[in-house]
Amino acid sequence: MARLVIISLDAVIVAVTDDAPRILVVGAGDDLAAIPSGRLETTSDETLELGIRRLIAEQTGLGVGYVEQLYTFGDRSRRRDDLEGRPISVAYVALVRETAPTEDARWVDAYELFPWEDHRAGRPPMVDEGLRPALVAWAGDDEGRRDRIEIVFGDPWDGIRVLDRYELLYEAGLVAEHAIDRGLPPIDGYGTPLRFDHRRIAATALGRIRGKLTYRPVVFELLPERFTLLELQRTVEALAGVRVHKQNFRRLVERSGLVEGTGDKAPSRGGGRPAELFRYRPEVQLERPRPGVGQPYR
Amino acid sequence: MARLVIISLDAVIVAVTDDAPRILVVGAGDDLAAIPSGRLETTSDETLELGIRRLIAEQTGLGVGYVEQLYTFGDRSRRRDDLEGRPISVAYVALVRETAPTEDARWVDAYELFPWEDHRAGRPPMVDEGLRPALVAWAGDDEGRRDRIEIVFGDPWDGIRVLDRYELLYEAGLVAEHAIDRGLPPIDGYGTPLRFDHRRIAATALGRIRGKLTYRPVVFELLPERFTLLELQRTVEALAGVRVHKQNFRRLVERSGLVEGTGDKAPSRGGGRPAELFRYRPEVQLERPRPGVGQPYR
DNA sequence: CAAGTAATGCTCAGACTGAGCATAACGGCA
DNA sequence: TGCCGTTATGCTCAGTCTGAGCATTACTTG
Repeated sequence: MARLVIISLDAVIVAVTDDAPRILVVGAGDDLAAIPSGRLETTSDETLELGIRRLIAEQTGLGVGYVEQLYTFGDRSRRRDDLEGRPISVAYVALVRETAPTEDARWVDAYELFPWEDHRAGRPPMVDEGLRPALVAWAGDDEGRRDRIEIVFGDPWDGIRVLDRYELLYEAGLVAEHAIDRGLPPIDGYGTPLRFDHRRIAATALGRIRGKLTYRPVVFELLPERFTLLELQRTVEALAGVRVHKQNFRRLVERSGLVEGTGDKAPSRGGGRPAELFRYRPEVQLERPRPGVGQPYR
Repeated sequence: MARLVIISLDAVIVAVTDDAPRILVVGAGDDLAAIPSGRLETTSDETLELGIRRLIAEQTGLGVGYVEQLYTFGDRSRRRDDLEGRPISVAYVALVRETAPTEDARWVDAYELFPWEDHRAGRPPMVDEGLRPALVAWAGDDEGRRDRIEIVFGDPWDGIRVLDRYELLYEAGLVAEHAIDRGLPPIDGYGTPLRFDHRRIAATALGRIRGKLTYRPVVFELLPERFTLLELQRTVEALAGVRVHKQNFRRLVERSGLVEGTGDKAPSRGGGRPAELFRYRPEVQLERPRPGVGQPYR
């Protein structure tokens, strides 16, 4: 007697537009928004990746290029009333150049979900004024908790630890999902909640992308064929959540061989010297071991 | 009518002994060895991680500390005759200090599985004398294939790309599993094969560990409480598959705050000045963003 | 044409890296 | 005991990389 298992596929679809990292969500109405997801067609989806591509196409009308498996979520506590059996979700991230999705889907700024993650204008005041104190109160005398708070929200801020931070907030009951999952009266937690554990999945995705940025040329999946160095910089900054030093960023990127100038200029927007248009140089992968956009901080 | 899905959990259990990275395998007899794996108990395994821990304990008698989810494999082609339904495997890596496992399990050197990955004595001759030529012959005029070969086996060797290399060899039919999976007469491919797609899973694990080495203090999971800097170095080298410059490695590790001296000396083995014993300093996580053992190459 | 705004160039000091040379501390042995 | 082989540790040095700024160039706008 086979116990019932349901495999669902979840997609965190990411784009960067207007210097903001955006995540595609569907549905809503009165309910919370959710990321595109659906069941694996065990007989027709040849691979999990093909399954997620089918699903994305069906639900959003988008054709995505880069797709990467993220994580598999399978806690028993994830059981949902609308589904029988134990839900196992295999989550993926997809990177796209932003385009209009079909009616039901829409883009939301990732920093609406994770306002504490955007350090482009410096460490957000909410971290030290809201989050930290609330977390510390929750930690009480627990050394382990205090250390975790210090590690993930403390001073040398590690952009990559998006998931750790979300999970800490969840445990501490500071995000709406905590109460929702327990059937408690809704609280007004930090950031915009998503349905089920979708915000946790999105956090995993953002962390993954931030990490990969530095050693794989993933940004270019989000940029048009030709772009200026400032556009590249803004895209990196949007994802990394930190500002970088312009001249140094340029130096790094140019020297790394990641891009090459096209000789053409972009029309200057609102005055200023027009910038040269660059394009990604895939050959860089043959030349250097881990080509990525390093981050000259500050 | 729910389509049948079977969730299995696979564990790549890694230890380093005698300067060799080892992976635990079970079973065998006439058959190929396999890594520990079994079914998720959908009703009693509260989380996937608890499931894998139960399984490891059952099959190997080992209690593991560090466990991390690796990847989920779900190609339809993985269907096996002994199981009905579509097999989905969630694979994990576990790091342990080597100890004797129960009867049925035994340790194998990871570089028996991936002989081309051990560059501690320089690039193995087999790469340029055996693998490259065979791959190039397979690639023929295909530009894409030639580029992939160049990227993963070419000169700036990227230790992290273990999986890419294995997959390329698989596609090219240079590992035994390729023929086995197709029911063809067995060939004598490179490295020791494992059952099913377990060698692919092991490759994923080795790549993951290599990557993590540099930004998370994972090596210490494999070392005893107190160790000399040379032991630490050898362990890192065993996993990374490259040698590092001794004095520089020491400088890096000491300055990073990852370890602290205990004041005690290890008994000198076979003459030579006795080395000081060090211990891991967990506080480093509070001080620096990505504490790991960088790799001062060569 | 002057002012304002970006894009690009260039410099400089300090930190980090890759390589080696030099010295210290043991065990074994003549 | 004193020399030798062996490994641990210290230290130096040049070359490179990074973080910060200052300076110049090329457009748009009023």
